[in-house]
Amino acid sequence: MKSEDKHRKIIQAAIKVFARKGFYNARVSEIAREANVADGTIYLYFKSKDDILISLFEEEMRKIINNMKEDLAKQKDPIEKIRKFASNHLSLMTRNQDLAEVLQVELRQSSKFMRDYVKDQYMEFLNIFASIIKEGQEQGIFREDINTGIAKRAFFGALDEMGRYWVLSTTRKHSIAESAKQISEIFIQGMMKNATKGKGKTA
Amino acid sequence: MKSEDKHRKIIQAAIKVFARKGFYNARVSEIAREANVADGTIYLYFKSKDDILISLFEEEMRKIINNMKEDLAKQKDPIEKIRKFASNHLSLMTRNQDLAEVLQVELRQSSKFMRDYVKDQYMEFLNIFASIIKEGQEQGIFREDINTGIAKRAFFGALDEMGRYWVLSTTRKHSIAESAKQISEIFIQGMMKNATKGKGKTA
Amino acid sequence: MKSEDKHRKIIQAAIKVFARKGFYNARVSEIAREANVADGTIYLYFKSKDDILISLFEEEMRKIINNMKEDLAKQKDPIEKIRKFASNHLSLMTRNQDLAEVLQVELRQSSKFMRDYVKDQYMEFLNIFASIIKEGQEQGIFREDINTGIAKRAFFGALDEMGRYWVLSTTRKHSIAESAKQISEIFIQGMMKNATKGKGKTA
Amino acid sequence: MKSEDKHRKIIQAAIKVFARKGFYNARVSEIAREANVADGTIYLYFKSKDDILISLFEEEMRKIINNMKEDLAKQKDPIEKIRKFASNHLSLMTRNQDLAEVLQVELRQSSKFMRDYVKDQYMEFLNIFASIIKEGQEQGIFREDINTGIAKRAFFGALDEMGRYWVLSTTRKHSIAESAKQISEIFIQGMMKNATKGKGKTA
DNA sequence: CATGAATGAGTCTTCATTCAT
DNA sequence: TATGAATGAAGACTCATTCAT
Repeated sequence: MKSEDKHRKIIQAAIKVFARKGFYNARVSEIAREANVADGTIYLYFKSKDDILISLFEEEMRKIINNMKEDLAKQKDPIEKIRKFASNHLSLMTRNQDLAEVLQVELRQSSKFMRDYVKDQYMEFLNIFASIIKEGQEQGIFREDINTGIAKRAFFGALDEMGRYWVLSTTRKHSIAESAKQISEIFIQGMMKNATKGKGKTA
Repeated sequence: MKSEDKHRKIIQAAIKVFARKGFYNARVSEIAREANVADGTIYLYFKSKDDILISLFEEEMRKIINNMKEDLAKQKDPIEKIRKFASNHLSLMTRNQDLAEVLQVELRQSSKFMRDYVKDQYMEFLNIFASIIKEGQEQGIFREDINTGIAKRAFFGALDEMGRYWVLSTTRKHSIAESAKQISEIFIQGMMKNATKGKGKTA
Repeated sequence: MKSEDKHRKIIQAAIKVFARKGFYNARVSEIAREANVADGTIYLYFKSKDDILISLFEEEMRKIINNMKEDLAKQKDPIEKIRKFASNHLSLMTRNQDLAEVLQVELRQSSKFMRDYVKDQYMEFLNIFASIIKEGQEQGIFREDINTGIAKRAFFGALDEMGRYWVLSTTRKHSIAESAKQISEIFIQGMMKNATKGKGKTA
Repeated sequence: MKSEDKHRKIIQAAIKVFARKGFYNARVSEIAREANVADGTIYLYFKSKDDILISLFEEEMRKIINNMKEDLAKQKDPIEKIRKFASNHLSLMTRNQDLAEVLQVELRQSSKFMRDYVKDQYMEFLNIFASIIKEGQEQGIFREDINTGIAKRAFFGALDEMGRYWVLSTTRKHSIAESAKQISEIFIQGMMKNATKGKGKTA
């Protein structure tokens, strides 16, 4: 329990520092200071600086995935699910900007090195969206020729780029809600079989 | 001229090494070796390691932008332009994977630090797509409520994520051409006013 | 008594660990684990890691010296005493290899630092041999020109080097008994006045 | 040539510092300062701190062995060779005390770790003495039952212990020359077939 | 212009020691 | 007494950058 706390405290500190400086420019001693522990204490909980980043990814991605799955379970309509997916994912940026920045920036950065560690969860996350499309296809809502392997990446990339803009932007012209709506409506209409605009509440 | 050559040789070497190791794990001495120059020579052409990356971005992005603009100038139809945009951008990955990897991975990585240097060209690139949408809106093809600021990022993000997958993937299930087609059709149909599927040659 | 036990337990553990890793590469925590006590407990019995080594030397050397003196007290003949000295000292290696290794290797290593702490007992040990020579000189057996200060070190060094070989060697071509015999016979004959080979049982 | 110089300069500095502090307490930065080079320069010439010690051993032992072989080549008589061996080896201590201390103290210290690196030359050195004995046995001077494997170690150990005393002692009661003489005469007489004292010049 | 040997600031990590429980 | 989590000082090593040639 106490030990769990310190583990979390260090992860939280790391998120802050990585977001502020980036992984390579972050100093272990700075994470320690931010976590209010001694430098050496870090190494009681993590094998190395790399290990902090990896653990951070695994743990936070797990939460994000679980949170998304829970959130979507409440919706039945694939179209509503897509809307929910977009707003959920983008609102994460609002709620936890530091984490968003780390996931956005650092996840990409060490791709080759890190992808081994987060690939599974990254895929699991993408496949949530793939399932929605498949569902929509089975229900005759979405076109059969939509390739889920491509569409899931396109949708995630669209949201991600928008999130990146939002996190890094200082002006923030577009609200998160509006962004989520625009992107989901483009994809919904873009994938639909008949050319009716996305049904249900459009806002 | 001779001087120009060496500048290029170093940039080319840096693209290779950054792609292979990532910016932070790349050694200046390794770039020098790859470029067949002495370590010190690098500093006759660039102020610092950072400066190599910045110059690399500016020069290569300039080429990409010009190439894209030229390519699109041949098309009149906004819908065809979108298709062209997607295939042009994605085929870049095929033609120059190392550069793609650097732009994909490293551009993101140092976002805050780098954004100052590449923001303008990044925006210029995005705005090419924004102009296409606007054109389409003016021609009554695309919905008026499409926010070009959001849509341009969504489209770019979708292509980029797909490109990242393609660059980093070892299996590459989805062909570049198919990916470009799927993504552009989703966006075209997703943004269209009336519900006709994208006209013109769909495949 | 209980306290005495723990002191010993730690010394014994230290002997094992120092033998295995060497003083500098031994970890206090490893000694603690080997002794089945907590890290902090070590510091209830010893001032520092150095202090463990010093205490170890003092206590074990005391035992060795007393044991040697006792053993030699049974012999009257200086020549027999030399033989006994050699076999006693070398057989120590067989009986307690870990201790032998620590004394052999670590004693030397920290010479300057340690000499202050073990010098007295080291000298006492050497002087046991010096006394034997003196005895032999007084009995007219050994040459008068033998310098006991030199001879005692030469004899000790000869045994020690042989012991080191035996402890570190994996093949061990020469038996401890044969080594003791060869060395003592060389010294006996080498120091004798008249040229009779060492009298008494030569084997 | 220039590079050779710096290599030597660092080795010489290391000998001084290792002698003064011992290997583990020596700081790489101190070696650098002693050698008048920057810390990083050390690593242009040696892979690691360990590598400095290993290189030092290999190079200096090579010199010692060659010097000894040369020196002995001038002598024909095995008995004179033993006298020469002793005086040569011990006078090394006088001439290069720092080196002697490093070889004496540090060679022993990291025995298991280091023996792999110096074993061959250590054996080569020991075998010089073994050859002398064998020669003497062939000439009928030394007893046949002298085991050269044991005697070479005994002789080396005797000299070494005496050398250690001389290097570490502050009072130095026994002169190097006298020590060499005493030890060689004990071994010569101790190994001789007939019991005549060492013939030839006893001094 | 070109070289590449030299520099030395900078950081992760280890581990003897402490101390609250 | 005993514990073992926490401490933080210390050091080997790296590598971007410089500069004498």
